[in-house]
Amino acid sequence: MRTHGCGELRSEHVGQEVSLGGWVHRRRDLGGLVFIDLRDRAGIAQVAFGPEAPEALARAGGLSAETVVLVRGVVVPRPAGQVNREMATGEVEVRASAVAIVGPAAAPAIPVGRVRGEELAAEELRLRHRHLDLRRPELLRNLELRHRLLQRARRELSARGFLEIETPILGKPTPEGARDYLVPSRVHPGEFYALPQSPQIYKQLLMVAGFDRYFQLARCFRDEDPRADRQPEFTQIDLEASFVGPEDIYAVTDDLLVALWDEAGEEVVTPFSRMPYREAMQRYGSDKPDLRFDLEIRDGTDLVGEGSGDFLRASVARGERVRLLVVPEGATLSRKDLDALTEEARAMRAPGLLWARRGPDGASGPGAHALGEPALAAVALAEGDALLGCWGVDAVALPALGRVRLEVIRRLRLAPRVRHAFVWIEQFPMFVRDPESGALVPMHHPFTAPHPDDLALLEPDPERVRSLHYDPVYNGTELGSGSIRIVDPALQSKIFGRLGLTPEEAERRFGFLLEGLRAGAPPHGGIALGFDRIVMLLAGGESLRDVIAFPKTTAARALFEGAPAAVREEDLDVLHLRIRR
RNA sequence: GGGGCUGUAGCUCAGCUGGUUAGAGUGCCGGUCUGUCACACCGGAGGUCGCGGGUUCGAGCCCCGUCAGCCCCGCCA
Repeated sequence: MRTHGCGELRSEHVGQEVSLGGWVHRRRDLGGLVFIDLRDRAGIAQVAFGPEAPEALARAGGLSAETVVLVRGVVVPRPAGQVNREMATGEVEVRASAVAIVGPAAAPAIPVGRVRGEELAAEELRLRHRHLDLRRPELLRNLELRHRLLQRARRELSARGFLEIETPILGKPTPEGARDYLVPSRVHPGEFYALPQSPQIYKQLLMVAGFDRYFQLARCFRDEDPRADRQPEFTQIDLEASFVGPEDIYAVTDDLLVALWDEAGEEVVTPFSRMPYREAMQRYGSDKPDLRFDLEIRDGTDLVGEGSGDFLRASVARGERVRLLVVPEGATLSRKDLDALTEEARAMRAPGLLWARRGPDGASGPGAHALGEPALAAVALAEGDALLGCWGVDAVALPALGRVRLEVIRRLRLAPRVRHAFVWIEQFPMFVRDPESGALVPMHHPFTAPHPDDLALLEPDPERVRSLHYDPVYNGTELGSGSIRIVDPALQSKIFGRLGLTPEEAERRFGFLLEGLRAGAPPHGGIALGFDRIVMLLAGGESLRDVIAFPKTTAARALFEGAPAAVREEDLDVLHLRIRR
């Protein structure tokens, strides 16, 4: 039906008879002359209807937006002075001889062919009318990029000997970790499958089986509240390899990320830098520090003294710490800015934010009084600078100040030091203590190998044990997470014990993994990269919803189809389910 | 589970201190128009002010509740 894509037409096509198919993007009707911007996946071309084809002209005059038409005509150069430099096809137009309406369209509920400066419709409406929103060239480009990145990841990993292997979507529920999406079994009353949160155990079993190198573009499901950067269903580039240590995984991941960035036209240098978790927390208040900016947190605990405020001295006396952020040129932060920064700190459960500004007449602000002049001098607070600080236990003060740091960077529009700041965060703690129950929980997952240097600490001081868990971080975004796994079944059982699982529970929940380990397991490890997030970063998007064809809302609904939805009583009966009200 | 922001015409928004008949741009419908590209010009239709309740002589505006979308905290092994 078509000879060309609309967006392909150039001067070289002048004189050719072409057939185009596409959507009416906009129409300009001058009476005896009608112009149509015709849009397809390739782009937009202008079609001109004149008196030499009266039937086509008449039909063109009645075309409404988003109607699908087939057009036949000749490519001609635009008259002198009529070239549109803003269009890729702007040097030519198609002089139509015939037009056929093949897909009449109702007036679109949300605008597709927007005029310059026209706002997007509300996201709720764009999600409800997703088929229309997807017609926008921006979303088309995002999904094209997504496609290219998927293909590139496959090619790169395949070329390195990784085998793409699919693992089950219907698996076994796991009570720990994220909430599972459950699927009731019709055949087995009262029993359920779970959608995979990740293919973790399957890929370890593949290593046990000797597959050596595995990867998968894996769909994963977690029944937790979504965020701008989190969807209930998402895609991971999941990989695992045998006879490897962390360095091997870093190397293949570095290569893969460089390739993906290259696919998006970005040049990146390797190897990526490394930073221990502890250092990242102390210097940047985050386990995913944005290293494009220098601004660093420092320890101000020792600066609290005689002249400091009572609440600070009391905090330090309790063994807590004071963390400070000196912001060069930060005195331009307005009172409104500082109030907003205080809110950021409070949102992270900090009791408040210390702040001080040094002007020509000296330092002012509540933080100046609370800390005292000697402390300000000790951090070399210069005229024009600001000082921000949080006090309390590090587990609260550091993340709070880390978030304040990012907000300061945003508000002051600080210039990044580099365009791409990749870093591997490593030496994560093996366990963290659940503040509510007091129980030890794995920081990553229970199959993560402890750091060999810390094995002796497992019994006496588990919270000090580091693990072979590593996260690649890019410009303040966690790209993924991985680890070297436990292969010694005895050690794995011991870890389960440390996590409070009885041997019977461990066997019941993870028996198939333990059995695998007992069957002869090679040392292995791997990583899972958040593919949607990578696409979002490379597409320059603000939200995952801009790089997923059919995303869910923050309430995990699919507005276009209306999922989730109630089902009929008889469908529940088949599944042996009853709704409790 | 908690906090914040938003909800007015198909779409994007304005709507003063609570006051008569809720406006604009765009889209839509009708008309004029042979070089437009945000076409221009003339005319017209179009409203459950998210929903429910309350206060008031009177509510788009105030109060309570609720729903939806978005952002954040918790949560995300």
